Amino acid sequence: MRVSAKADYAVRAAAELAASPDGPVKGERLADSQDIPLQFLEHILLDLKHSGIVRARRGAKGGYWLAKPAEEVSIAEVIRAVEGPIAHVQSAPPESITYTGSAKELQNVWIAVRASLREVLESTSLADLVSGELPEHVRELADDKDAWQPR
Amino acid sequence: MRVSAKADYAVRAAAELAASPDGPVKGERLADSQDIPLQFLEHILLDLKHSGIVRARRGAKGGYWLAKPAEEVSIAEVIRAVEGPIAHVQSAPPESITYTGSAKELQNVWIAVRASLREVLESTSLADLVSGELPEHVRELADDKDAWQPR
DNA sequence: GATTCTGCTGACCGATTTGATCGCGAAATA
DNA sequence: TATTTCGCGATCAAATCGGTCAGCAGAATC
Repeated sequence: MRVSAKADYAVRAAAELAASPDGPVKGERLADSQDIPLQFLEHILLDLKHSGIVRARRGAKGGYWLAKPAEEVSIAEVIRAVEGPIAHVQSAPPESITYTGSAKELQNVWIAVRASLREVLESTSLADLVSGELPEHVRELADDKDAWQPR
Repeated sequence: MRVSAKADYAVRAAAELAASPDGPVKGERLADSQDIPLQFLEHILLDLKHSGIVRARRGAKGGYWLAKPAEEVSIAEVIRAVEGPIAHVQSAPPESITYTGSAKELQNVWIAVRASLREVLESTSLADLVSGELPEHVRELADDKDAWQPR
C-alpha cells in the first residue's frame, strides 16, 4: 500500500503541465522545476502520452502539454497511467477474488479500500491540485489533525 | 497502491485465528484452510508474533492464537505488521514530504489518501471481518455498485 | 538540404522486493 | 527419548523499482 516514485513524479509533472496552459513545455523544464531525473521523467511522460493524458511534439519549440483541460484529468487517471489499476490484491482486481471460510468478508473490505481511494483520487483533478482548491471531502480528510500523525 | 500477497495472507490467517477462539491452532491448519504455502505463512505468523498480534507455543499441542480479543485487532495493524507503514510515498511518510511549485498541494492529497485508507482499515476489526458485520461506512463503500466496477 | 533541437523507444543495469523453499535448531509434549 | 511444532536465518528465482544510455525519428531553423 505505498505510492511509488513513478506515480509521485507523474502527478507532479502533470501538475506542472496543468499550471502552464499555453504551448508545449520541454521535458527538461518539467524535470528541473520538479527535480525529477530527466530521462526517467521522459519514460513517465511517454506513459502519460500513451494513455491519452498528454500530447507532445518533437523538435525545436517542442514539448509536452495536457491533452484535456486540467479540470477533466483526475489524479487517479495519472496514477493508473503509470502504475496500472489502483488497489489490486495479489495482482488481481478485488472483484474477481473469492475468499473462503473466515475470510469470506475480506473481498468486501478490499472493495471498500479501493472505493475509498477512488473517492479521493478520482474526485481531485489537476486543476484542483494546482489551484489548491481540493474537493471538500478531500480537504476534510487532510485537515483532520489525526491524519498527520505517523503510525 | 496494491495489496501484496503477504498482507492478504496475513489478514486471512488472522481471521482464521479470530474464528478459532479456543486454544492454539497449528500453522498447518491455517495454511490448509486458507490455502497458503505453509513455510511462507510461518514467516508471516512470525511477523505477527513480533508485533504482538499473535502468540505461539511449540511442540505437540502447540500452535498460534491471537494475543488480544479479535475486537481489538484492526486489519490495519495486521497489514502494518507485515508491510510496514500504510501509504508511504517514495518510502517516506507523507507528512515528512514538502513539494514545491505547482505540486505544493500534493502533500495534502497524500495525507487524505492515507486518512481514507485508515478510515477503512483501522475501523474494521478481525471480529467484524469474521462476523460479517462491517462498520457502517465500510459497508456503504462496499455496497456501492460502482465500487465493484473495474477500471 | 543540413543542422539542431527535442521527443521516442528499447536495451540495459544494480538494488531491492516479492513470494517462496530449505534446513536446522529450540521448545513443548508424550 | 522421541515426536511434534514453532523460530529463524540462508538462499533463491523472478519481478519490480528507480534510473541511465544510446540511437532513432520528427519538427523547426538556417
